[in-house]
Amino acid sequence: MNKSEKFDEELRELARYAKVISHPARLAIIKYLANTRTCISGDISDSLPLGRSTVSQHLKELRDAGLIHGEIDGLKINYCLCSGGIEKFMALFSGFFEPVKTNGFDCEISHP
Amino acid sequence: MNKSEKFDEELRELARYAKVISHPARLAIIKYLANTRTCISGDISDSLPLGRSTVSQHLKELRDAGLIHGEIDGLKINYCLCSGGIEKFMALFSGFFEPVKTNGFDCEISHP
DNA sequence: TTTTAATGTCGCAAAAATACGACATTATTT
DNA sequence: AAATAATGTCGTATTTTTGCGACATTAAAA
Repeated sequence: MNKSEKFDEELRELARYAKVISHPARLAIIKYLANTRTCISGDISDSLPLGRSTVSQHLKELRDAGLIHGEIDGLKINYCLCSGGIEKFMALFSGFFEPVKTNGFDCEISHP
Repeated sequence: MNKSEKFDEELRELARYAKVISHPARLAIIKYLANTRTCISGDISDSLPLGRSTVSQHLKELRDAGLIHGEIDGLKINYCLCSGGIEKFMALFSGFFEPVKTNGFDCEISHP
């Protein structure tokens, strides 16, 4: 029932990135890493209202998207943001929306 | 089981916008409207690999997010992009990621 | 006024995402 | 070598998303 293969790769790629940041927990992780520069996984789940294994899964999604990276340090893992992945995402986002923005209209009210 | 109320409103709002654009069909609709400036719902579903009622639901999500607007014109509905909504989203996005970008590291390879 | 046309909405089925406990893995410590 | 500690992974229940056909609504046409 998944018809998303029918769409352009450009759209699918941007949609994939968007999905990654479409959960507040993953945004919170990104924000946390931006503030602490680098940290371990345990630290992160302590600061979130979620269980450790759940946070671990969110970390995996961020990793798979190339937005973060985990460096093994003994028993712990130091996570950090990947500027490359983030810049790619931002470029993709801007590349799509900058042209779009100029074609909008004024329409605050009314929802048919 | 939904714990997303536990997160900051800033994160939840950005996550909501991200979710709206996290499907290629909705991105395709945005792109289509940006190209044609204004058009009717039928035109849109003709150019997508989805049924009409499905497209109608995607349109509703874009409307609810304030990204598009539909003006009733007799039996048809002219859809257009709302620059306001799009700019708000872009501002939110940049406001979150611009600061984040400067705190990233170089990490292309390796996924623990 | 009946018919036709263009959309929206509802209800359901299938799929995907989310959350978490239990277990697996790996590296220190003792 | 055994115990401990930090993390990842699996199984699974719950929720959310997706897609579509059937029906509802509204406006133009005949």
